[in-house]
Amino acid sequence: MGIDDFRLARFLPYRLAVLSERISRRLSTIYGAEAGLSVAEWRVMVHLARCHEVSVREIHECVNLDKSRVSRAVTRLETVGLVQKTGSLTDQRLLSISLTEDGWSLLDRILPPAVAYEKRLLAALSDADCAALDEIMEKLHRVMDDDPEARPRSTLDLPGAAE
Amino acid sequence: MGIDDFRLARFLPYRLAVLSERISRRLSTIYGAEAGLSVAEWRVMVHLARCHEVSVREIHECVNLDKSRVSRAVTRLETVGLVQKTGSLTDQRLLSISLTEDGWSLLDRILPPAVAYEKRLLAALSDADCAALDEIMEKLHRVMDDDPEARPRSTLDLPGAAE
DNA sequence: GTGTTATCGTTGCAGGTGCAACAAAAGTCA
DNA sequence: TGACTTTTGTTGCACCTGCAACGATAACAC
Repeated sequence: MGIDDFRLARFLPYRLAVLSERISRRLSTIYGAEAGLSVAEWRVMVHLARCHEVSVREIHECVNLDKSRVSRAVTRLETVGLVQKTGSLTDQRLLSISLTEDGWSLLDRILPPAVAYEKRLLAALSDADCAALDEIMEKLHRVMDDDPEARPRSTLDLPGAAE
Repeated sequence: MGIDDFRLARFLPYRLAVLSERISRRLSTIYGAEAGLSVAEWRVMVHLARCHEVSVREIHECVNLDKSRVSRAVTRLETVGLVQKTGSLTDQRLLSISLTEDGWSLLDRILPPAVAYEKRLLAALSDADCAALDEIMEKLHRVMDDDPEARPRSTLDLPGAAE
């Protein structure tokens, strides 16, 4: 293939990036409109909804965010009053981060429309499509799992992760 | 569904973002190692390989980059000598951007391994998988095409685009 | 022609981001 | 105990990014 026969629009990494970014951007108009949440802040909040008391490191490992990104997101969420930081009693290094009342109430408002939008996306797919997509994404991940130069996958993104 | 039953790891937008970012990041070690190209610069370069003389706006429309991002990428590529800017003769507003000799020769080196990595990804998928993925991505895009709040799709990312 | 509008590329700005360096705390091992 | 290593969260820095505003040019309406 000649150099100038390469077509970006057919290049899988590009196509995934474009689709993903388009969806993320649309979604952020939902959870961003209400409270100006960034992607990082959104991920931290929904993770806290599930794992009520966690440290920065745990969030970092679970939601695919750099630890400094988590740290700054938590700091900002705290100043806005959506999250509270408490020092752990047993280990002075750890923080115990959790949602405040305001945090829960905000999630009450923004999570349903976000889930509804995902439903809207999924409604365009058949059951077979969904199964195929799961399988395909897992196959692509496994290529990178076997690639020492690729960044490892987060714990919770592995297919069998229960929690 | 209760608020705290929500699982980020199963949320389609999140999963797409994680996969896409993982792949992009790995890929950027290929074209970034040789010349320190950013994603934007990479997209500009490969677009120029195909459409030899184009304006900032054309690039912006074709490769899903904000025009200011294109402008800055082109500026940097020019200072590094990979790209040349010429004012159009017919329309003084337009720029005519093209690869230099160095630009072509860099692409000669980085495009093959990038394509090889895509092949490596695709090798994990069956023909049926590939067809399914095409169809699924197109279906998801169409949901957003029908959504006035979503950002419109780039011309060249439409399925039938010839060039 | 003239005044208005649209297009093109750049830039200022505020904010996000990754990476490495860092201090504090905990763990380890002799 | 005391020296060393590891872990945890924060921060400094350089860079990237999106958005809006801008000046310059072209197109348009009349």
